[in-house]
Amino acid sequence: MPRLTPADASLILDHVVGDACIPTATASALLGGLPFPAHPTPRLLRSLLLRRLAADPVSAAALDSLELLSSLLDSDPATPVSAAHIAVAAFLAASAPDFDAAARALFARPDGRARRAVDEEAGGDPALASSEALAVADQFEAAVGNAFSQEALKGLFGDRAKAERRVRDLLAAEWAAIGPSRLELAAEQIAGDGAVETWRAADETVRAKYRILVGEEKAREILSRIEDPISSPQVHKVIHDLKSSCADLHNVVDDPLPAAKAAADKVLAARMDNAVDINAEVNNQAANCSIAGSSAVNDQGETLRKGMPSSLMDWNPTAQSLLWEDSIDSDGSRSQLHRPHLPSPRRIPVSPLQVAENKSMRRRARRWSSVEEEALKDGVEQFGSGNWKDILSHNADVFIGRTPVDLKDKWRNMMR
DNA sequence: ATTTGGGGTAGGT
DNA sequence: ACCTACCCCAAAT
Repeated sequence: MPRLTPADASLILDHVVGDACIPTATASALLGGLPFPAHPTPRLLRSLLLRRLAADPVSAAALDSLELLSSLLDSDPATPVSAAHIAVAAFLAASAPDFDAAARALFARPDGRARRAVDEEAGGDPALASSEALAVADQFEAAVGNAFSQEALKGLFGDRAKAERRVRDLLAAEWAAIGPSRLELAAEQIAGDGAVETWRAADETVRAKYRILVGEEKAREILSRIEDPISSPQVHKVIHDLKSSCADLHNVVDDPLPAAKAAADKVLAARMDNAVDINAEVNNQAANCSIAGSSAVNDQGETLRKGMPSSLMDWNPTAQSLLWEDSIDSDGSRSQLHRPHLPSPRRIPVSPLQVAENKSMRRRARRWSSVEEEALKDGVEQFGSGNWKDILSHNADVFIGRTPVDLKDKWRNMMR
């Protein structure tokens, strides 16, 4: 058995650690057992930060994680990240024994940590910064040395659970948006939508490997979709014959098009003031034809694809499709200058000042993974049904984005 | 403050 | 139509 190469290890870590369903304990064991990649994928880094954050959501270390996270997402507006950052920072300041020192370190201009996070989110343009985040930062800055304001802020932001909720919201959104792993993308290329092109480009030895990966039945199905007209002499001959007979037809039959063009010319000249470029119209027709032709081919591909069993490794397909589109959008170099604030599913308001609006926002429903279900069963055995908060906090890294009430509801579902 | 049970809604199949 | 995840509420603990 050949040894696992570092590249293989990187693929495995990218796939497994980046899967929200894998408990952090398992991910850690894997990280301990495999060489850490010299150039980890962004997905791996992102998932590691999310796991670190889940284990310790409200602390100075969490601020580190949030800052790293927002630097990972530089092409994307990092609003939810900085909102979580503000929420955590506000709690840390409000609960610090020395309010003045903490508030100064976090919110004072220009170098307070949270202050910088707000500024960076706005890309240096204060007009773009979220007004809620700015307001929080300003309030804390102004409260330095002001005992009355401090009491008010302690009341507003001293709730650790609230800050943690913001972080958990962010975690849920980030996990949902994390997108497919390298392995999933490769599987897609070999067995999914890209299969025909991939197999067409592969030689026989490579195809033999693919055949092992996708199985015999699937391989036959893909190969049947590859038609290869160039290499087959018979097909070549048929194409040649078609062309020549087409030319023959043209010689025999009167082409109606010139006459039609002439008639159309007359009508147009009579009716319209501005000249119409008939040639352009003809070209358009030709273009339409070719588009119609190719779309017909696509439709065929589509139906074939729909008939396929949904293939390898597709957890939570709905969340991915929605949010992944968004991240493709931001990866692609479409000028954000032209549409700086495209509403995106990731811009979920997480600011502590938006609780009221947040309430009207329904979380995206995520199916419970079998790992979560197991953890819930174990939790009920260990803590007893009803102690949802304990069960939740005992496996915070499994129940990502779940609330005690979610656990209660799920248990109710499972007991039906 | 947290849990509980009931009942409702949204979204997917 | 049905199921599941999520939401909301009032009452109990």
